[in-house]
Amino acid sequence: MNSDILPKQYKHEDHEEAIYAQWEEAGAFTPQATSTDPNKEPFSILMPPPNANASLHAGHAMYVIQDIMTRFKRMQGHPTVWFPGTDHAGFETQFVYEKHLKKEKKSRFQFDRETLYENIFDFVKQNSGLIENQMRRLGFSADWSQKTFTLDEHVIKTVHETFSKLAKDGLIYRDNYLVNYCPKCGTTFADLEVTHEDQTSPLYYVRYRFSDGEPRIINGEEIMYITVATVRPETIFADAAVAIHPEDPRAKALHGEYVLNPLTKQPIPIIEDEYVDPEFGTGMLKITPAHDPNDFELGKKHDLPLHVTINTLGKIDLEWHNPEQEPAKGRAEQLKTQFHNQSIFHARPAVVKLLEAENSLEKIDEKYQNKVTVCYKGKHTIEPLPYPNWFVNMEPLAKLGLEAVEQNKVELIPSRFVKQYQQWLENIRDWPISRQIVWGIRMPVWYNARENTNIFVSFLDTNGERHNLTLEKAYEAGFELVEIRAGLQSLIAPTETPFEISPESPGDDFIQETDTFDTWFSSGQWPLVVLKYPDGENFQQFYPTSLLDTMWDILFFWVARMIMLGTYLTGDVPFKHVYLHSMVTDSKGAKMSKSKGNVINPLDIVEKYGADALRIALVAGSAPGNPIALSEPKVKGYRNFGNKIWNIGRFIQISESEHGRSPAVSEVDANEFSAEDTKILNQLDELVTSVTENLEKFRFSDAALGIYDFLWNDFANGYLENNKDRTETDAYRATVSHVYFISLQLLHPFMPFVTEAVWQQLRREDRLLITSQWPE
RNA sequence: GAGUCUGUAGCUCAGUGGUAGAGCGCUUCGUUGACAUCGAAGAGGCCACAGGUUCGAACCCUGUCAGACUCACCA
Repeated sequence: MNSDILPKQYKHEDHEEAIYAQWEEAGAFTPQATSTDPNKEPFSILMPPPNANASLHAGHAMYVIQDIMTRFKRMQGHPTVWFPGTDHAGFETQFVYEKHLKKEKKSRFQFDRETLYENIFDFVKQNSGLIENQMRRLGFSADWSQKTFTLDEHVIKTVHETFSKLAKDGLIYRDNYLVNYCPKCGTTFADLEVTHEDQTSPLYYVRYRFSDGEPRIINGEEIMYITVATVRPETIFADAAVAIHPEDPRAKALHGEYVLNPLTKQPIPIIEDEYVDPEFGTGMLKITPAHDPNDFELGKKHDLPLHVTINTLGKIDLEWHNPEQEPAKGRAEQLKTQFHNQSIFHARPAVVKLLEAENSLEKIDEKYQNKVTVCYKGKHTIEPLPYPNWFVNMEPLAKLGLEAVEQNKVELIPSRFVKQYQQWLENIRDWPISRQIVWGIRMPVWYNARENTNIFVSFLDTNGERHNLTLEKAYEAGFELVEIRAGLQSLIAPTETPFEISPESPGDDFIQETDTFDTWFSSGQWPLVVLKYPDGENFQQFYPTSLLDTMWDILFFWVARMIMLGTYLTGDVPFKHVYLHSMVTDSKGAKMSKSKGNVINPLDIVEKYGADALRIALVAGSAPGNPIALSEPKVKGYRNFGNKIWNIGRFIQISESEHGRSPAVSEVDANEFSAEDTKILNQLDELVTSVTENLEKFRFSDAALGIYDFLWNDFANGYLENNKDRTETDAYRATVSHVYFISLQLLHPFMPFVTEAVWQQLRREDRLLITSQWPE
């Protein structure tokens, strides 16, 4: 069919697109492509779903691991599928969308939640499909006819059912627990989503005077006050006590005493607790249960009141709801005028100024080193504050997760991650699964809006005006429930509010929770939603899946949760092996980041050197769990390798054009083979064995380098060069042809395009290389 | 504070107790027919350091130094 001799160079841009189209037309990516033997074990991989509105980055290029395994298993004749999909990426996407809104001088508060949701959906749709096409360019043989998006109807249904089951099993609870709240992002974060950053902050030494104004004698000295060190003087409004270590020599003299809160001038008790480090600061610790996680625990233990004085907007809130806690009349007015509704960033210097003016500030240590908690996304300072949130009790789930790995039902590769995994699960805290954003799966929870009028709502009325108030006040102001629901932005129901779990409204008087599920709650069910648990055919055939490949940074976020939720729901682990692939770095081993300006776009590399070169460059010389440096010289080297493959083909083609088609090895008398023929054929057999074994054991680098070394050194530079005087013998021609075509098959998972291109140019059979039978 | 990983050629890194490896780079030579995106030859290593186990250690154990990471976190 092709009598022309191949050009001297392999030009990837002339082949890749056409070959990919050929594969798709042939249905090569479906599980029916090669499965002639129904007894062969199904093989499946779930693609970690990229963000639906994302563009391909170097990390996605590492999914080549998945494509290699998929192609390998497909050629071995297993019913094979690589399931693709995309994630709505709740907070991430809303964050991007809000930046987009900001450019248009708009804010999310101008929209009711339904409209905002629709707008984000449209925004995401504009970019959807982009990453899929980019993955095609890398040659990924995923079954695109079976895509899942985490907001598909059946996904939402499954997520609802999982939540409902967890609730039935008593694993869901609401709590006013102190959460990591980011006032800038407007939502709660899980512990995993915040980090601690070093910083130098002033440490303020603040005087708390005795409530009766009388001096006390401590260690023979008359004192009028005690001194407490703090980096957050603006939280003094919410102080509920001062604590001292019980063994502290001063403790006895201070037992049962009260001091005045230096801001509110209200008396607060001095309590004793071993939590306090007598060596630190002044040995006295102010207790602010509403705004510090440790103090929250101490507050519970000592039954201290919870004063919330920082609100969800990051502003000082000096409405005292409990009259008993309200400061003296004049003082309350003064503080309100000065601080109410002030941003906490401005409040701090203002509070310091007031303390100074009232002689309550002893000194400032300007060089104090501490750590501040920030959100992972914008690095905004996190405000710990009480906020009604939904939690999953992780204890029973963590147990399932630990068992799965400890009993080797799930193998982590490399195994050193087992320790990290265990450490995390053994110390796990309950999982807050609710987020105060609209872009996500809304919780199927309903409150009776007639009976629970203390629910706080934010909504736009029919004129587009925004209201923040309780339902009770809203009804009083003449708003109908219908109008509130239509314009609803968010609601906060007190933790004790009764609720019903249902996908649909239980009645006219009900209002739905506005919180959405944490993205990881839905993606944590990825194996179930992709395979359509519990009744889907794919679930029956492919669960548990064979391999999960992802980067180690989401081992806790995603992998652990899939193992836990999968096992919890089905009784079986969702996958048998977890391969934690390399992080792709720049050529110097530095993490790629926009701010460093060292980001390499994999598509630029594909453009320049071809997908094959990029693919094998990412795999050869890399080890799981270790970084892999992506350098242009390396890719160029493998581009040259592709050209070498091409030219071996060209060499065979030229030879065949002179001497006719090469015979098969079986067609040649065994006696005609020279020692060198036999040697290279034996080496090939060994290569087949070692590549197969390496792939079975996920040793991708060894497999790739083995083929590379054999083809270039043993075969091309050795055998072919040394036997150029025998080009007319059948034994030689049969050997060359045999070695070459088997090698192409071995190399195909790594470099699918060039191998398929020469395979089709030289073979006189219709079968595509992608669906040819793996050599044994 | 607890834990993990890494340290091998100039660079980037594989390495599975048995003679130290690859790619790139470097030096010298070679273009008439598969390929210059090529070929031939070569230089370059106390495998971080110090002990130990072993017939034998880059590999296993202990410690030290250096770098990276994970988790937790005290005002």
